[in-house]
Amino acid sequence: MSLSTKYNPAEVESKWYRYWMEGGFFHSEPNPEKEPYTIVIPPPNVTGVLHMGHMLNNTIQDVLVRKARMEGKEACWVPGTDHASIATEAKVVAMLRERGIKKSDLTREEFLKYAWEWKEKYGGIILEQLKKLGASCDWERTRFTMDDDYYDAVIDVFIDLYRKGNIYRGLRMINWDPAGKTALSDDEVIHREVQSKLYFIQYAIEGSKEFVTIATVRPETIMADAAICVNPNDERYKHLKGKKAIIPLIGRAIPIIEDEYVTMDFGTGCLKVTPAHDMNDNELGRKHNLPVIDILNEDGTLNADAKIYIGEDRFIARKKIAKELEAKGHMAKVEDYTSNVGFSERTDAAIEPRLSLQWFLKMRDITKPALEHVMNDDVQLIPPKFKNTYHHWMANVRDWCISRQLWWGHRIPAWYDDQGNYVVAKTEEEAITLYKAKYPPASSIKLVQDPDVMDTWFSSWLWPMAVFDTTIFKNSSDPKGNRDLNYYYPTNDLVTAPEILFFWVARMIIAGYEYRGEKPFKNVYLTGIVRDKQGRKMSKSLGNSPDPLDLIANFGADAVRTGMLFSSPAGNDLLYDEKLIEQGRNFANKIWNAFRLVTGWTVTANPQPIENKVAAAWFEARLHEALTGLEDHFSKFRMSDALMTVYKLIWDDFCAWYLEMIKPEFGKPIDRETYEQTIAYFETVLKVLHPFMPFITEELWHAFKDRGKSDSIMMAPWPKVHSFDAAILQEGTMAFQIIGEIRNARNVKSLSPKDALKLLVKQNKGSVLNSFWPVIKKLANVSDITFVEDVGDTTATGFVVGSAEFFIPLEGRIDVEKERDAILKELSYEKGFIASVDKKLGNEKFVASAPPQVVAMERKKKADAEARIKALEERLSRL
RNA sequence: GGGAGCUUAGCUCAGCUGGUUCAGAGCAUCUGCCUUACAAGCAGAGGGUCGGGGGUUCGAACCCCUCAGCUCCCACCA
Repeated sequence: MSLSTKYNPAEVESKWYRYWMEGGFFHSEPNPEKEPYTIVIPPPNVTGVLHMGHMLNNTIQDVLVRKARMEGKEACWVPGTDHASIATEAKVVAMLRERGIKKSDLTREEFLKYAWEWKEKYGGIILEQLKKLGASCDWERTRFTMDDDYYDAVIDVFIDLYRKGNIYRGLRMINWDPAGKTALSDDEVIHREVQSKLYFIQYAIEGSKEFVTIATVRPETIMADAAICVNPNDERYKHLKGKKAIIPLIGRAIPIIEDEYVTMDFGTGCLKVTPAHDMNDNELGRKHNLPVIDILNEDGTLNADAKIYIGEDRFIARKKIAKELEAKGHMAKVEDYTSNVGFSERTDAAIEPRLSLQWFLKMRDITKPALEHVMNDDVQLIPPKFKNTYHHWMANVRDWCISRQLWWGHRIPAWYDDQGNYVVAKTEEEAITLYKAKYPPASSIKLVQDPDVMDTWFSSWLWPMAVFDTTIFKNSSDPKGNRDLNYYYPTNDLVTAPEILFFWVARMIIAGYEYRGEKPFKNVYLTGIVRDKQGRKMSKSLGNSPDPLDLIANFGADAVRTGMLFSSPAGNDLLYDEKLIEQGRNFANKIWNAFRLVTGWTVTANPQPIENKVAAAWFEARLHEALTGLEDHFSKFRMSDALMTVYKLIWDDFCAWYLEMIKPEFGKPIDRETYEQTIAYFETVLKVLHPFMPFITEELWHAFKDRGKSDSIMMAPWPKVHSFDAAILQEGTMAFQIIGEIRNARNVKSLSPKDALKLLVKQNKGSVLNSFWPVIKKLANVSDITFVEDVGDTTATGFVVGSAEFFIPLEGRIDVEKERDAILKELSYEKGFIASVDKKLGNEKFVASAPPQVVAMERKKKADAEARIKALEERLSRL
């Protein structure tokens, strides 16, 4: 058999993924005999293509699911996609524009037809890409947030919340996205600092030569002014009370009012009040009964009420108006100014505060259980630092604007007559019935459905429930869905990005308690953001994001998965470096070569050599020590540490130590007992590696097959951890130190590893080493070991491990001066060490207050050091 | 403006309730090796006043104060 020295992932990965799919290994059905383990995928947008963040996120989910499955749980990972209302609509609009079609020229039905076509064509791409990564999702359960029954569920929830009085329609200031021409929730607005100007504009006082100066960053809104406001305590403006000011350029008179809201020392202490275009001004306007004069169109251009610059974009109008004010002498001055401006998360357009009729969900009461159960860890956030942020948000939550002026999404089930009266109902017939009951009979009832759709998150907040049963909201008419929901819900772990903690996670928790009276998941693992080496966010415009599929093609999915996990503690950003992926690839190659070694052996019936017995006993203990650590890491969601534990177990312990210990000389056979044992160990380490590297482990599992095992390593039982022999581990550590010292001596003295050395050992009392001598002989190439009382006059180089002294006789090949220097250096270190211990022990307070075992430990350290000094001095005297 | 967090080896990070798991890991670096499993490798080595300063304590990477720098979240001061 001649296998390549390089592992080739491309050859095996697609083969095994197909095998898993055909074998139905990913599929789950409720099984009362088994404990369920459930993850619902954070549904990627249908517009999405796989990026590095998805790779990290889904690798973690797959690791968790695969481990749970091997532990014998009924593991179910539900995949799916999100319709992503505004993002998708924007994409479809852009696509149509390229084809020369304007959205405004289409009917709703026509537009939606295009949108669905687009979704069918591109919406599944990202899920297909996940398969390349090895994701073990139950693809038979794939859901979409606009599946027919899911759609119904969202509508049902809307109606239910409306009937409970939690949803209302109201005229409110909302965040208006002039590019998307839709309302946005507060969370979809990103505030950024912007360099702008503060304009000081003079308003004449009616019937006087006097004027007041106001400061504003938005001169284009002066035409919408409803008042000038000053602080009642401001002496400068007392005399203006009751007078009127004239808006420049348009000449409209507005009242001068007083309110303590105005800060006297900002700007001039005079505030222009523009209720239609500023949140605070709106409040103020309501308080003082001011008219709302809206001068903007929905696309951010000026409308007829502006009187001037009609049709101009707000930012162009700003410049022109500033210029005109300047020209006409109304501009007192202009200052540079940094202000915070909100931008649309999706379109990046500057948000326009706008008074608008929208639908809202009252948040105050509905959020209470969601806050409480996170604070008491019923739902655990990992890392827990996010509890603070979560608390802050939930305690200050404002009503959620859930309507969007879009077509792609779940349409609001409200029906209006031509008077603006409305009812909320699922169907038109139902609406008519309700309407008749609610409003006085009208001659002809023609109801029109609300054209708007709901915020995307108003559908995805049902995800952990609705993926199993979309009828829960009305006494579960679907027996299968009901059965599945009861079995799988609450789910176990949710893996997602902290950016959507409020958008999505919090709202799922809210919905979970509202509709199930139960949390949607037990743990929320928040991943970091994948950044480049310099710490910059991965982005298309920077071009710093590698294509995940290229990486998989180049390095293999296993390598990419481990690369993502090598350095990603929960909640911390991952600084992506291709080196990490290379490390994963190298690891796969290492395992591959270990496999080549083991399967290249011929087996005999010879008795097991003593060093192999020692090796097996040692590895057995080491294995279970590692497994103990592994379980601990997993239980705390320390994924990088868990991977590193397996990595070191395989590379260092299994390959570098164990296999080297038992490896027969070239061409010689290995005894059957050791061979069987080794294969069993190999299989065990493959099992614990499988969640991280599913493909190579499956490949090797099958290569070892014919041993009466499961058809896939996916289904192989996770190793049971048991207690281990700590003494042999300690012995092993000492043996490895001795081997290291001998090899180091070889390096320093330029001795070939091929020349066997002799070793003299002076076993002082307290030495624990007894069974590893044959191992030392083999790994350090020592021809014989002699135990001596005294080294006599042999010229030797030496070292101390534990309390034993070791000497390598090197007649005539030793540099006495160098040796002396080295010993003197060691001696001075040891003496300094003793001095520091003495200082501690000489301190009465230390001896009195420190715990006895700490004091005893110090005494032992001192005794050990004294023994070492004695040995060193003896060696010195012999030189 | 409010809140949270971070600063430990060249890089990315561990380090639990102050004391043997206390200064660690992986990667990178350096030296020597193409030794028939693996150069995507093997053997060995070096490297940190734990951001600065102060305090508490017998004892501080860990607790307190302070300064500096970085990051994130929330927020309507024109």
